[in-house]
Formats: sequence, C-alpha cells, structure tokens
Amino acid sequence: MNQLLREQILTIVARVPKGRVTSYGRIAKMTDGASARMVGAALRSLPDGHGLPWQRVVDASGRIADHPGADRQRRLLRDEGVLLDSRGRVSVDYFWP
DNA sequence: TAAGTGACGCGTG
DNA sequence: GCACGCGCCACTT
Repeated sequence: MNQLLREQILTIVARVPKGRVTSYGRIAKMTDGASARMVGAALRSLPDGHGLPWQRVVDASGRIADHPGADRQRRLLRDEGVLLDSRGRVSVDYFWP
C-alpha cells in the first residue's frame, strides 16, 4: 500500500466528527488517487488500539460494509448517537462533510 | 509471471 | 431494490 495515500486516508478518517459518518468513496476522492478499495484495505490493516474512528466509515449507500468487525461497528455507531434503520443503514443525513 | 482476492463505487437491466 | 459486470490496485498464492 502506498504510504502517502495510507497516511492521507487515516488522517481523513481521524477528522470525521463524532456522531457523523462518511464513505469509502468520499475518502478516496479526498486523497491523491486512492480508490475506495484502498480505503478499506487501509482500515483492515489497522492494529488494535490505534484510536482512529474507523467505525464512521460506511459504504456509499449508508450500509455497514460486510467485514469481520461489522457487528462491533454497528454497536460503536449506536453508542455515539448514529441511528441505524431497520435494515441496518445509516441515514444520508449523518454523512460528513 | 499470472491469477485470485477484497471493510467499494457506479452504470445497466 | 437486486443482480451483474467492470474498474480499481496492493497483496497473496
């Protein structure tokens, strides 16, 4: 993984306000050439205790991406006030920016 | 070296 | 809304 892009990705994730979410694709567009998949790859490789609000990253339609930590992600979002609908989706109103 | 594999996005039907 | 195909690109086999 390109080190510069990885740094940009993590920096952007760190800026997402509590109680808001953003998407892989939006983060990718804010970087200098990363793709949505690369954003996912960067988050996947994060070690435990990194402190980044990785749970605030969802897919373009507000769904929690299918990954090993999805359950934990849903709980963390709920705990910080992000409500999920009956189908486990975040309303577009929560999207940041 | 080639082929498979994703924490995705988007256009089509 | 759902299923498919394709682009994306670093990493693994």
